[in-house]
Amino acid sequence: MGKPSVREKVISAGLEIFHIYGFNASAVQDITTAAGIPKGSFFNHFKSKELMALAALSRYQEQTHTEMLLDKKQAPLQRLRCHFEFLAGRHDQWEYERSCMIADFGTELSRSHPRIRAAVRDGYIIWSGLIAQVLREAQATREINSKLDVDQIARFLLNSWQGSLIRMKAEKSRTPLNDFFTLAFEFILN
Amino acid sequence: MGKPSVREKVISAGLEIFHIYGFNASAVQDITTAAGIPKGSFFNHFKSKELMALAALSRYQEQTHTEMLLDKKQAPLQRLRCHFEFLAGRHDQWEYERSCMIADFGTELSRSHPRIRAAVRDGYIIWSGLIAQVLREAQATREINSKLDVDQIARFLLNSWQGSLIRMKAEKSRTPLNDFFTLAFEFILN
Amino acid sequence: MGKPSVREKVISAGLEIFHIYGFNASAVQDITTAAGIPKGSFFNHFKSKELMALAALSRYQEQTHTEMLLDKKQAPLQRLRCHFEFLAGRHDQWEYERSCMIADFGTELSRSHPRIRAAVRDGYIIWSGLIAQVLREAQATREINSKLDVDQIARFLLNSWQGSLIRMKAEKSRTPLNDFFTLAFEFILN
Amino acid sequence: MGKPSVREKVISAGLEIFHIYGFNASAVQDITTAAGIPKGSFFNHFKSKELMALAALSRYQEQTHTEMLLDKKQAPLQRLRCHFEFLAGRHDQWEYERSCMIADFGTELSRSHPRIRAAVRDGYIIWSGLIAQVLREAQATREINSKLDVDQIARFLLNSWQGSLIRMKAEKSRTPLNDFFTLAFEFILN
DNA sequence: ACCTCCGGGACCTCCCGTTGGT
DNA sequence: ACCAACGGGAGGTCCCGGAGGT
Repeated sequence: MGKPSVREKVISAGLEIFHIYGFNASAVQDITTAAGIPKGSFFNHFKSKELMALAALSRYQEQTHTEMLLDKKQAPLQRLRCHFEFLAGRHDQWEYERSCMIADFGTELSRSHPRIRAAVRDGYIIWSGLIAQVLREAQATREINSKLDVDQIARFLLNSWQGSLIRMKAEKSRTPLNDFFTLAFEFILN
Repeated sequence: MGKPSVREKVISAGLEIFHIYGFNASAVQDITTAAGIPKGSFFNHFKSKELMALAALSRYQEQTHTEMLLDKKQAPLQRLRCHFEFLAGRHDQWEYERSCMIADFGTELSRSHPRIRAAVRDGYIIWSGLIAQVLREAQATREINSKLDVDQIARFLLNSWQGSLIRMKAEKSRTPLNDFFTLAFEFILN
Repeated sequence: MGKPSVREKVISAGLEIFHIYGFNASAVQDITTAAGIPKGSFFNHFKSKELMALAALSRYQEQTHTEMLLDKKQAPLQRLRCHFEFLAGRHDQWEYERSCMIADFGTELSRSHPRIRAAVRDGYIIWSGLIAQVLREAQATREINSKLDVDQIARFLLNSWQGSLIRMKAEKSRTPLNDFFTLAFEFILN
Repeated sequence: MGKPSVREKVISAGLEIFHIYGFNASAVQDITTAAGIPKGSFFNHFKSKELMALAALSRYQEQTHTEMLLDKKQAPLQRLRCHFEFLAGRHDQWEYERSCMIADFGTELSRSHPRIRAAVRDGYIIWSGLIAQVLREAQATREINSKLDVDQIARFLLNSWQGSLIRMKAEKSRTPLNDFFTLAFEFILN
């Protein structure tokens, strides 16, 4: 409780390492070294590297703070913008060297690790579901046109965001994020 | 010319293997086995796995047939649609198990392999440049509004496409592609 | 303590193998086979072949028993003679098939392995320093002329010894050793 | 004749490469690259790397210019001094980064390559034979004591020289050479 | 005579996961 | 629960030498 448990240290170091270098390029040893624990301890807490990656992915999703999408204190579209700006802020800090870990894992591991693929898919569904919900509320408040297919738009927005992050990482430049903010919001507002 | 050179076999097997499993998850031996050549021959033709990946990426880009974007025989927007439909057709064949190799490499290797990062970046620039060019022609023919910032839109379209492919791969479903066709083209037509 | 640790087995097998075949001609596998351990274990104990060679060199130096040079129970020059005769005895056992590992490593690795070069240099300095010390004591006891530059002579003696060992190895004959004993001691006694 | 034959280029490049890096650390490719010829040509001229090393060693010995030891125009001991000073001059140019290739090959290859061992042994015999001859002449001219065993002294001198070169290389310093000149000549002059 | 391409074996290094002792 | 030591199976790379066409 008080002391950061070994398990905790592994997850947070692993999250970082995986996010930066990817799953296959990261050795268990790299993670335990970063966590400051002996390598042997790793497998006391996680049956395998894959299961540990799942835990890290889960932690990553918590840190996405999607709950702010449902915060009724702000107008729906404002929430949406805040959400993406919150995320963009993290990428600023990371100096555009990391894309979204969900997409990273999806790209790298969909074929080989079914459980990770499932987690990625669920992540997509939940996340775009929340965005769709926000858009529905925006229809209710007439911020956007009520004829739109909000589920489809939510998926499209999220996909565009993810794609923008990958280009951002390759170019080490904020431009793709700016493109997203300019065009994605213009798009949903017609 | 006549005989499929070893080099050729390596590139085409490597392209396939890398595209399916990713760079780090593919062993040189997997590639040489698929190519039906002894492992030792690999390094007669490529100084390293990385350089071979660069060649495969290059080959992949050729197979994207972006030249069709400049084919004056069709109206600009029609060309754009054809282009993405051509690509979508390949993903149909691949049963939605592969995303775009440019984005794959960007995601997995941007941090660790500067030369690949550069190739990915160049790929993005060239590709979105071509799309921008098509859009410019579409402005000239009044297919789309002449006030739009075509460079920005081109980047955004491409990013959305890439993002859609990743989700497609994770879900093993065509839905993200359909979303893209519905919304992206609606978007540029206002 | 009780069980001969794997590390210990590696060092002693490696010392032997390196001494006989040289660094570059010895494969890690040769060493692990000789040590009777699986190859994978090698790198649990040594980060690299080079670092393991450094450990072996260190062990080799211990086995040179230079401490006998300082054993006050014998007259200085007697100590010197005993020291070289002790060494010569080992070469007899080795059937003149091995020269001095310090010189071997110096010859083969000075250019390519700075850390080994440094260890070799330090080995030379320490060893000839001890010899110089003995000579100084021999000056005090008037066994040898007090005007001599003992540091220089010590270096020269050691170099001659090393050179003799190399020729001995090439000829697989004790002659160079005998030459050394006859002439080197005659030399310091004038 | 006119054009430096391929064989010639290989020998001179190989001599250099072997001398610097040693036999096992030098790849055939390194040599052909340095020689500016395609690798395939190597084996047209030499059956194996070992045989080529033998040729290089032979060339090295020619460049030692031992014939100057027999040049009657100078007094015997003067010839000896000139000879070693000629050699020392080359080591100055090489910045003390190379020892004697004969000793190098003896150290590294005596155990594994019988033909090279034989060549090394012959080299030693011939060379010390020449030195003995000079010393004999020095006895005739009464430059040195006629009771000395010139064969033994010649071997000892050569061994000391070789040992000095190895230390010189490890220390990258001329000191061992200076030690040799001071003490070896003092020694033979009593 | 030349030289491109080829081949297969080995080399150093790494890595995931286990085991056994504390 | 912890963790040092271990294990064996690749992983990427290199390298000597040969085959076959020019």
